[in-house]
Amino acid sequence: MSVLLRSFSTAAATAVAVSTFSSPSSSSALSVAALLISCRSLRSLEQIHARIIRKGLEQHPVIATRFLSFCAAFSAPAYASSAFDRLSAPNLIVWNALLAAHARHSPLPTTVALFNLLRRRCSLPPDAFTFPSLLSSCSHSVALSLGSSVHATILRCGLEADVFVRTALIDFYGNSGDLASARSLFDEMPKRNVVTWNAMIDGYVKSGDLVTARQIFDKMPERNAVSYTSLIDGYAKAGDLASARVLFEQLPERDVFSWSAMISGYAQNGQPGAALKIFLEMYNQNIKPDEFVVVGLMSACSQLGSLTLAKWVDLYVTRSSIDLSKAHVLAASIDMNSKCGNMERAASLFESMPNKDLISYCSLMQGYSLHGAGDKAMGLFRQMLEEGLMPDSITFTVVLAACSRAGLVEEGRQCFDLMTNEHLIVPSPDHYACMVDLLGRAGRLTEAYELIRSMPVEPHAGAWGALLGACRIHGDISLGETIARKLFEIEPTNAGNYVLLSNIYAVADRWADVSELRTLMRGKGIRKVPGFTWI
DNA sequence: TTAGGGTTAG
Repeated sequence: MSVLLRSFSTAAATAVAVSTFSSPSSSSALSVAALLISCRSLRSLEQIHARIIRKGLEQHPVIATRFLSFCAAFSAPAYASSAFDRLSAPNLIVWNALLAAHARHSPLPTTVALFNLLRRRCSLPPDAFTFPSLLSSCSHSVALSLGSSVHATILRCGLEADVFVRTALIDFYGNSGDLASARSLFDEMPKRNVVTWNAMIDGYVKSGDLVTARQIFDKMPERNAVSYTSLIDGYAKAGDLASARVLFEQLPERDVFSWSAMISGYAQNGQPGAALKIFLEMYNQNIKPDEFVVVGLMSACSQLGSLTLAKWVDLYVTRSSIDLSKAHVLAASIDMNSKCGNMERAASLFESMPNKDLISYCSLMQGYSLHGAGDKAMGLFRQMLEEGLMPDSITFTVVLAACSRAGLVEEGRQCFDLMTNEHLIVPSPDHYACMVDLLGRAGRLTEAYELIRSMPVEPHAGAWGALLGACRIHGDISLGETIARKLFEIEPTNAGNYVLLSNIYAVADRWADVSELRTLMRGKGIRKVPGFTWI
């Protein structure tokens, strides 16, 4: 009885608050509502907010709701909350709008706390509009047990049949790897919309089951750009650029997501030229790039190593509306400028970072190392350690390579010790190859040979190749012959090894051996590949 | 029974 009375009085209070809200004039409410629809930036939303307050429309439920959904659109959940807190009697619709703003932009615990507050404070129970945003937040955070309990609540509320709720559930289970649950929810749906199908496709793509994802795609009654892009992305990430390309060509209306899926797909699979071609096609169609397109483009450019192209990309990005200060854009830009030899630009971008991370340090160190400034690379490495960053295996590969290129034998040794003894990183074949190269270049051929023979892991051709190169520099014919024989076994068709040994013989005036080696190469059908460079 | 709120892709 008392519960009934309490809920009645809350509901009554809400009803009174809403019904007694008398807008100063309905025409001013309408004009503000129209203003909101045309709002394009957070700045103009703030101006409209000021007008809402001036006209006494702050408590208007419809205006408030629309205002909150624009806060969501401009990623301003705190702004949404501050406006919501001033509402005297928010109804369920307004609560739902606030929850949506937080679900999209706040951490999951904030969203969950808000949902609990809604249940306590709102006179009405949550409805089919409440759960999709809550579930979407669980899905993005991969909060498995929480999402399952939300599912239980949905069942208790009798809302599982709603298409939006069910689609959000399919997305949640699909994204959490529970494809069986997602699929049974999908199969038992009387009505689906295109988003439902897309959520199912994406679940299979994320789980790596491209065959089933494709079956769902083929069965869809109608597709949109999202349907294509999910699958294109899946194919591209799996390295199947041919299938990705076919779908991309079939896509009737490409949006920036689909362009970026192709560009970064090619870039990540070591096809920078193809990535660049797709980008140019996009550029010629006057499509505005976003940060993902630009990161893909920069990655392609750094693989090509062209300074001219890097300068063009840099200018292009500066002139676009892309936020260069975003971490992944900045990292890609530092990497591109480093690899293409624009060290001044790379360094100034690096300096502009408030929180420098491992990746950016490594990019810049690698740049200095590649362009003959090993000492600068080592200075950066020391600075990195002083800042308290923990170097990982890749960092040491970069550092050891820098030492070896610059002939910093002692520093290299110290770094190798630091890596193994203090950071307890097990040296990889790459690390060993760097050390062999370092010792070999310094003329310590025996030490290098001992190191390669004492390796607990199988040395790769790179390590042997580095040593063979060192034998050529220091004219060690007998060790050179031993190493070369080893290399002829590992990579019998690599012309470079034959050429190196032939050079060793030539320097020692052993022309008979040179000629014998050439005969051997001809016999095996090996031809020297002409010099090749992208630059 | 005005209006206003929800799901999918890096």
